[in-house]
Amino acid sequence: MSTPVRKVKLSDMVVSELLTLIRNGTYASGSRLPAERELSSRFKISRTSLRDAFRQLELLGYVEIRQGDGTYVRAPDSDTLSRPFQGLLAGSQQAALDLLEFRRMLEPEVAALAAQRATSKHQDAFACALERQREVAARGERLSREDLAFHQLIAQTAGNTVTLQVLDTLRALLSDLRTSALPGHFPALTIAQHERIAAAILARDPEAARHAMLEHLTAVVETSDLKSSRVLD
Amino acid sequence: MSTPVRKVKLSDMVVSELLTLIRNGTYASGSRLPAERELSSRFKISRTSLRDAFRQLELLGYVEIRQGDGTYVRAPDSDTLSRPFQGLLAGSQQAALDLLEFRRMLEPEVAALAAQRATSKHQDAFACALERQREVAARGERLSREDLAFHQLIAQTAGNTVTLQVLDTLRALLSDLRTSALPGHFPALTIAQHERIAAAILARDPEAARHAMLEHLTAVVETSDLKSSRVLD
DNA sequence: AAAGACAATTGGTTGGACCATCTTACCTCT
DNA sequence: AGAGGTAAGATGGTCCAACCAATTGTCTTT
Repeated sequence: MSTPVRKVKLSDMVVSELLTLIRNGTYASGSRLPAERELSSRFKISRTSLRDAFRQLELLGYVEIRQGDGTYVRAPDSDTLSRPFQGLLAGSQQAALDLLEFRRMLEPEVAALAAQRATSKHQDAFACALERQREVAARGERLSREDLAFHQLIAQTAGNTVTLQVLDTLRALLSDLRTSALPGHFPALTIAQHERIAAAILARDPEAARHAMLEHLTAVVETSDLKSSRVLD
Repeated sequence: MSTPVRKVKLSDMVVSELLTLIRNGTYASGSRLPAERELSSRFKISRTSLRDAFRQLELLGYVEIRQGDGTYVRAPDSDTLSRPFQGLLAGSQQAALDLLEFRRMLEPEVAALAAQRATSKHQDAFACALERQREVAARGERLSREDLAFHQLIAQTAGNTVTLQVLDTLRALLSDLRTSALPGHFPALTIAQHERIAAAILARDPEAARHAMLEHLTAVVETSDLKSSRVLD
């Protein structure tokens, strides 16, 4: 036999079966899957095995199970994807520092790439993002959300899905470590740096974008209160 | 209420319970967990729920379940961690290209960092790694494994666990996409480039290390047979 | 028409039974 | 005594039927 004996659990087969159906649009995102009792009989398996499959899909972020209601299809988000990594980094101060250092390595390159690929249609998006930041800062609120959106916008402009995914995942990890994205301490400074980054990207000047981003991230680390943050309970 | 109602599944509680026991060493890596029937009665839950918890731990890579044998504790590896991402990149030629581009962004920075942090004790490791590559090349074999080990060594030298983890995970994804790491086409060239990278790192010259790595990765992409690779069946 | 009680639907949990696989110890044959 | 095969036990995999818990929609009551 070419297959040395593929012993696959029943629920595993159902998982890939359902994944196929989800991907090809039979079960679109947001729609409700048939009830467990019905699907299990339709697949000719026990409800136990069907439930096991559902549980796996939930862990992978493809469905959301709501007791008394039903099971709904959804797209995996960064929080879900980062979950398996949480264990590895749990409770390590060093891990938090490594995460920040990682951003300092990667994001300048992403900014440079974004500068290479920015088009006129990105102009509005950046202007809009910056405007929102100014508004929030004017109201005296923290601009954590806006900061996040800004960095995401850069990753999107770079047009590399892997980069986007990795950064999103790591951002989810950072907030899980309760060190927070930490911007907002000096909103005026943050926004000024963002403006310089955006200008460099829109001017299609990779080198300037890289440099501006590196400077920005270095400032973020230095003004952070990482040392006083509690990582473990 | 700050907590709108924390409805947690039974198996979820058991999962975190078991994770704690695994982490604090009660169940060391490699050891066998008690049988499902025993553990379930010890936790005062049904075997079904206990099995559900086991299944989750397996998906997270913390245990390996062997029918007729038992459930064994192990450490999550890169293959396991990359699994949730496979779905997102599945069947996309663009994803493979993005992956390679991502490496080209990140690894030069990692090499530069490694150059900053290399110590004399790394000298032997690099010499050894290069030696193995020469041996394998001399036998006319592909040096995929040695290439992988070399890049891992650099990430280790950089001393950033996040970087190491991310690169390992992405490498697992790359091989899943069947595009292979693709080195070995011109082993002599590859090894020469590796030698230059290693020399720059050991000489603690970040700029040279960054440049050498970038050149290396660019060459890898250009000599690859990515265009002819089949990503989907 | 609004508020509350009720019934149906759906996921969550349980206990027990049986199947599939692996390990181990024992037994037989040489 | 050793090698090989065989049977018993242990352990995970699947199934079923029942019941619990939460949600939703409807129906009655006011």
